[in-house]
Amino acid sequence: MATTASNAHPCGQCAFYNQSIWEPIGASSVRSLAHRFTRMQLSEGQTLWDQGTENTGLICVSRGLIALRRLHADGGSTLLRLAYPGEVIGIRSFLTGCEHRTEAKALLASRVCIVSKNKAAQIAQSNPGVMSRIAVRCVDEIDRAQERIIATGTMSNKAHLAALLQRLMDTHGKKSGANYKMRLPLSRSDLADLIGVRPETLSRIVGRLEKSGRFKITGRTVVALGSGSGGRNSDQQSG
Amino acid sequence: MATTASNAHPCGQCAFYNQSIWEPIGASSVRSLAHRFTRMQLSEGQTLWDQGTENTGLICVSRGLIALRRLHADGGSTLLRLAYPGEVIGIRSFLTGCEHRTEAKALLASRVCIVSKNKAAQIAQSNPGVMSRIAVRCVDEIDRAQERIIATGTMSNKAHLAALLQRLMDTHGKKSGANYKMRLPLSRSDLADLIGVRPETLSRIVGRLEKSGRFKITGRTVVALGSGSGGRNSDQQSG
DNA sequence: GTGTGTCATTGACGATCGTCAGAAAAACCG
DNA sequence: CGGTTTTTCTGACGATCGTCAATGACACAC
Repeated sequence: MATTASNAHPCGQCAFYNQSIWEPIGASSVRSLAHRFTRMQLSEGQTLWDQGTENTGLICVSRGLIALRRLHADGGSTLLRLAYPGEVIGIRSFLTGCEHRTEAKALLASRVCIVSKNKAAQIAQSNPGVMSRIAVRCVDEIDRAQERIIATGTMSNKAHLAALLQRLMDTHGKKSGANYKMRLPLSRSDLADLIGVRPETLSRIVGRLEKSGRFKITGRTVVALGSGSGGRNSDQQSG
Repeated sequence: MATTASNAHPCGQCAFYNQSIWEPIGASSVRSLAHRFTRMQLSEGQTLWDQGTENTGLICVSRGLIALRRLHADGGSTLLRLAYPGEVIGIRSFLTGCEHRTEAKALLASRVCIVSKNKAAQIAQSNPGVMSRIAVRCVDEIDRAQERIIATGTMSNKAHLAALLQRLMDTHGKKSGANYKMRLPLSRSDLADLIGVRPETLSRIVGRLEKSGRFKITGRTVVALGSGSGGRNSDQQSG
């Protein structure tokens, strides 16, 4: 599949090559792209960028999980997005030229691939295919945000939490006998953020959810009890 | 300012020309763009497109106000966006090629300018400047959605409603003595949607808000009482 | 082991919300 | 104008939430 020749596409070895925003670049750009292509390892909890700093380029998550949080003046914060491998972050500040409006932190040990701002701009502004893929990534984020808005207004908090845990389980869960099991990559506070309630309330919702029988939650360990099919979904609608 | 020559930019007469996504097109494309450029009048309540239908092109709101709603399987709906003059709608389905995931309806008598799907695609795919502007419009929508998510989780519903009314007043309000006055373009049900509560609850929040003294609300008439400065903002944070 | 700090849970209480049902007001139509 | 429909408001009640405060669980350093 992937070659290691010096003129090979730097994303060629990436599992997400087909969806890469850089996939459409012409052969002439490959070498220069490869030249400004940086990989970076992040340990759990490490900050990728701080809110208010300048954009340094377009960043593709290669491994792990990145959290984008908006910090408020009153000291609080809101978890706005979880970026999984294959997703591109920093598009907002890249396209607008403004500072980062979020903070980016690794929730798990992660690896990211960075294309410097200038090089990315040079390529994107001369290649509509690349720019188009960037725009599609924006649309993906619009979809995520709108689904979240709809979920908040439509579902009960308990159902919303169940849907969230199921989505996380689909991504992070491992089969464990008849059940699925995962280690939550999120603190209670982050979970509360995603549902839109206070941490104390989340704790109570967790309790209620456990009593309904679909999940067993102890600390950061969550088990989805497979009653019949294996716990795909039952009372939520997600995208 | 604007010329009526046949090779003039069709958006040249538009008040939003400078921000138009078509502004970067080269002279060669101007004529063909003008050729597929359609204006359309919408009366209050008229539907621009239905959820689930095919995208017909990129649509710029020229006058009035368009509401984008997501209709749910259970018969309910969620008001996702208010599109004001200068804004472009239909980007999502245009870029992805999927069906419309929302319904578009005029809340006020409106006028929209439509560039057909094929022509828009032809131009955007050969002009990174145009594609870049489309992407920036997507970023704008991401910002709006995220601000809404943050507002929902951060403010009380009463403060949220106050912020919403103030934003609407900034756009629709007319000076009336020492106060500002407007006719709400939204039903109570739509207001409730935007805040994330049921209509009955909204009615009570309106009552509480009136008692706090900043607004006087009767039917669809809202008056912002200018105590001192003229009622710009006082207890909310918006984008 | 003990102390320390962070994170998570629990309890209590008042405020707010969702729901159901009915009344009132407004808009619509002939 | 009267009759009809739609929208909005009000009341009552149980469920849920936010807040404050205290407790419990856990990791880590010494």
